[in-house]
Amino acid sequence: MDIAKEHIQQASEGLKALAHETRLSIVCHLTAGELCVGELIALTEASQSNLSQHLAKMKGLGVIGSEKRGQHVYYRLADSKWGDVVRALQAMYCPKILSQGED
Amino acid sequence: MDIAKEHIQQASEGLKALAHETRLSIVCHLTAGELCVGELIALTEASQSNLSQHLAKMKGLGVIGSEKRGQHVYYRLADSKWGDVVRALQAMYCPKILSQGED
DNA sequence: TGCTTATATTATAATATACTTATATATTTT
DNA sequence: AAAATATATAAGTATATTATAATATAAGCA
Repeated sequence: MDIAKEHIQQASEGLKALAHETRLSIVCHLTAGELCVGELIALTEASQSNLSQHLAKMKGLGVIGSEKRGQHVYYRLADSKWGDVVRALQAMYCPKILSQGED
Repeated sequence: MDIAKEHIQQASEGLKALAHETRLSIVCHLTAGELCVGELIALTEASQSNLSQHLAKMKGLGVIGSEKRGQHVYYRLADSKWGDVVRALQAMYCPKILSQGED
């Protein structure tokens, strides 16, 4: 697998965005579509401040983007390709019950 | 994307293994097949000690495995599915020159 | 056996990350 | 305008990660 040094650097930065339980959880939820901060707080059970910091970090690393609408700020994946990364992880870490017709 | 809390935890641990320039580089190289430590040192330009520690960390996180043959220790991906993760990253971070017949 | 090569381990210092608490800002409602 | 809600930012502390240097182990060879 041949990835240039520069790309390795960028990709490893991006991975740091996902390499945290709370942040990976956020990204997983966002693969289904955008969510506002309040919803993410409820889903992840993190404190408001802590969650906000995680969101800021991921936004800074270019993994997610946000849009303010009225009182709420909605976050979404910056690139749907992150969904592919999540799916590849699922394939490894989420064992499927292999019975008839599953999947 | 629905991943159970337990799986999120495992996957985020696994991601930590890749979320470092040197380690991601190692994993990328290993997608092509096994390599011994000396080869990886040359490829990554890390110090012997530093590389050994990164390898130990990834082995501990279950991302790679090793086998000693004679004087050398050969490392390989513990699961080829990591190749899929790397490919998903490539799709995001490695821009392809979009000319005729590429890829 | 002693020397060399390959790799691992340990200790430590430097740096980065995460969480908490407190405070600030913006929007909506009354 | 004041109060309430949603979100962000800052500061401080605790913890984790990384790199370096030094040392250890193990295999092969003279």
